[in-house]
Amino acid sequence: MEQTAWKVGELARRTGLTVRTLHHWEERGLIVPSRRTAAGHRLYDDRDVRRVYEVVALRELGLSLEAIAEVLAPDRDRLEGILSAHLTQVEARLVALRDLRTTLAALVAGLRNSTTPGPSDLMGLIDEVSKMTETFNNYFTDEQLAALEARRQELGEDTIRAAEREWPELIAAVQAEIDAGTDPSSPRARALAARWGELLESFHGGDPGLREGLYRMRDENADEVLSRGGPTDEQIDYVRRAGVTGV
Amino acid sequence: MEQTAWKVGELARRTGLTVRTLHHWEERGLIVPSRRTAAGHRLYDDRDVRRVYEVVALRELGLSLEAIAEVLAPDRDRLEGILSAHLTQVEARLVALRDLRTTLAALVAGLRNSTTPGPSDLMGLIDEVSKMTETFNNYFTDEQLAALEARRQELGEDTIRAAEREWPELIAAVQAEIDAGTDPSSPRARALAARWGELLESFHGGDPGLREGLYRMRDENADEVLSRGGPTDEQIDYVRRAGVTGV
DNA sequence: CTAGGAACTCACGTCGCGTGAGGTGCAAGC
DNA sequence: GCTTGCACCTCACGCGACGTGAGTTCCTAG
Repeated sequence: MEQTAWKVGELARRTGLTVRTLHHWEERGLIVPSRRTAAGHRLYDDRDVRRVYEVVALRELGLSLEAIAEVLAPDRDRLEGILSAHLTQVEARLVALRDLRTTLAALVAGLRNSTTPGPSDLMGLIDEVSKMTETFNNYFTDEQLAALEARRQELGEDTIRAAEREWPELIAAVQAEIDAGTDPSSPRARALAARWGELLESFHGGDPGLREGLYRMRDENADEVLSRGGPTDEQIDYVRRAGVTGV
Repeated sequence: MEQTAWKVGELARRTGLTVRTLHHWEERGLIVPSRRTAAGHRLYDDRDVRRVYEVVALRELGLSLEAIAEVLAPDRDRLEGILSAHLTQVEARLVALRDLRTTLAALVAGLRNSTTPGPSDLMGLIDEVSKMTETFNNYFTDEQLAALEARRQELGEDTIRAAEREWPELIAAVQAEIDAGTDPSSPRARALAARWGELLESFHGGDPGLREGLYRMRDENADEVLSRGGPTDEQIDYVRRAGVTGV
């Protein structure tokens, strides 16, 4: 009449855990089997099994074993407090990780198509990129950054990288027309200006706030932008005269 | 003529690290001071100091000491590879953490204004919430979820929580009017419908995609929604007849 | 010559287990 | 009864990046 007793191996298989994990949880006082055989083999009854599943669920929420022990203690009222404390901590980590991702992505991109050949002074590069992303963040609200995030996800990494690779070419082409004295209203100049506008559009997606922030950033950090291979005032002016829409 | 030699304590103060950390980095082969005094005290010269700053910078990127050692090795070409590998890993963690945050937030919200009084079966609650957020994710594209994210950040947590608390009241009020036989075109009914529309609007922000996804989700999971305190078909119909804009 | 601050070298603790090592329990086949 | 083989048992070390003593020696100022 009682099938309700499992040994560790069975329990481990049924729960997808390892025997060692169950031992460890017992050491920490989380799951202590209610009985043992004469030989000392652990016997788990169905209450124990339920508890195991609870621990699994809580562990998937990222709680520490200590916190889980606290939650599973007889006074379950602590659940909400612990969870919301954990949530705040997770959110902090999330923010930090997001910033880190941005910095790393900029660094990798900077290394990949770096104008400077070899980063012999890697500290300088890192500093530079960090400062740049910091500056960048200053020109957009959190909301706009989230929108940018969404756009990036939508476009896909490859598209973005392709655009980043295209900019230097486009800038060089514009400079070539300037040097050649081509009239800004010529078809060639207009084509370049059109492409220029498209690339910008692929960044801000038509959002006026983003577009304006981008312009402000360029205007107020012209030197920085220039040293990173950005366009000169002359180039921008040329494109503006060649283009139709505001650039 | 040479001030260019620091002992650990000085270096630690100047870099904001601890002495123990510098010792540890030495054990791992990262920063081995180029000289020692006769008594065995470490002496760091300026090349060592530069290296320390490099390690600091790389550590801030979240690299392991092992990876840093690899990056700092004579062949610096590995930098890009290591960083981009790290980036992929960071991105994976970011995705996981985002999901976790969503689940946790839903759980905490569910506990805070839970219709069910005490979660005696916390596993059931967790399962339920996990399943719900999973379902939720099925009705929106990644892009839409990012947009939702942006909106939430914009509104602020308090506003959202207030809205969540308001829904049950509003639904109850609507039901009261139905029970009382109030005409849907009456001012009272219209006022409720207007508020209803506002709360919905605060969710989807006017985005047609979000609005449509929300409706689809409700239609296809009516039972689920109902059991979580959502509105009945009758209530929705009443509000639709009372309101002017599509609800 | 002494005080005390700074330096030194072990070495254990953290967190959640993985991974042996070395020994016992138990059912089946000989 | 004896072996085989598997499941179980209890230590105990290892990971990563240090924190935190503990016990000892060096150095400088009074």
